[in-house]
Amino acid sequence: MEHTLDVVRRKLYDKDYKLTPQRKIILEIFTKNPEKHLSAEDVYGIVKQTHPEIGMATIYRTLDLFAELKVLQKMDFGDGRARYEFYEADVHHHHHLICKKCGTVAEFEDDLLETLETAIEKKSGFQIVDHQLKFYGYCKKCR
Amino acid sequence: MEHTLDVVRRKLYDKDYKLTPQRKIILEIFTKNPEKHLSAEDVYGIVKQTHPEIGMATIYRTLDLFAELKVLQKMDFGDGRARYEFYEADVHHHHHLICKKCGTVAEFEDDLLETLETAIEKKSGFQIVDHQLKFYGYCKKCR
DNA sequence: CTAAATGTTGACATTAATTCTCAATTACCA
DNA sequence: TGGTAATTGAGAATTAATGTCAACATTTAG
Repeated sequence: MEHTLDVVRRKLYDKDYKLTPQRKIILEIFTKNPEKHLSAEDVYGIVKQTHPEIGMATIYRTLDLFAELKVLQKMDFGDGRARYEFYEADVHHHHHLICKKCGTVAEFEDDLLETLETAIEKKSGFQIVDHQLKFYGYCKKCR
Repeated sequence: MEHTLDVVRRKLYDKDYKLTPQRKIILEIFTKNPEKHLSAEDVYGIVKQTHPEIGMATIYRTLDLFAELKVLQKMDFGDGRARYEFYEADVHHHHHLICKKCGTVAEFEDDLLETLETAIEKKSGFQIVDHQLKFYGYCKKCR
């Protein structure tokens, strides 16, 4: 397990952030929903069920923070809201298939881009630290 | 020249849309700024200089319309606003290099993804109609 | 040529996601 | 345990984008 509390706690303390109950709760939501791409609103909805006192702003701040610490990966599927999933080395080897009809997001494993990245760096002098590849189309059910 | 007025006029009339002065003006802005990735706000700013009577809503509607007609390609660089460039077959063979420091967007030609697309379609049953590949990092000047 | 039909516009209100503000509270360290 | 800086919740503010609607323009039918 890479994303235990302890790992996150260390990442936080390294930068003088604190591990608050709210942060714990939000982190837990991601461990319990590993396959989903949750938006701030999604997280808020889940949090509210057990902790109605936690505010929207805290959700946003925490997600931002986790993205900064590379605990979560912030993503944009073009539906007008940011979505988050655990940040893993893995993130760099899977791409997203976004259905234009029903909106579901599937994943596809691949590491072809690594070679493309080095080619680009050599050719253009641009130093790549991250990438995002999205395919739009129609899933099995909708085509 | 693929993007002359005549081509756009035809695309418009095919779907019972009209070529209005406002649409002409907005189109012209793109022919005069071919290298840029303009946002609605950008376009509005440029339009205002010569035609202050044109409203924001018209800009948005026109950009949407042009995107629908595949005159322009709507893009999202994650900076919170949509950006537009001419739609060309080319769009599918170039990717964007987005500098995390200065924000400039460079382009990189490539058609590696075509093969990847067919592989994905075969494997997953997902029918791909479009893709977007973005690389984040640091440009020559900022690295 | 004229009138109805239909597309388009500008001004303004509205929405939706996100960020800001600030006083009150809390987690951590000495 | 107490001090201090980080954090929180509530609500206001911001920002991109969309919706509304009456006035306007252009095409089409007669």
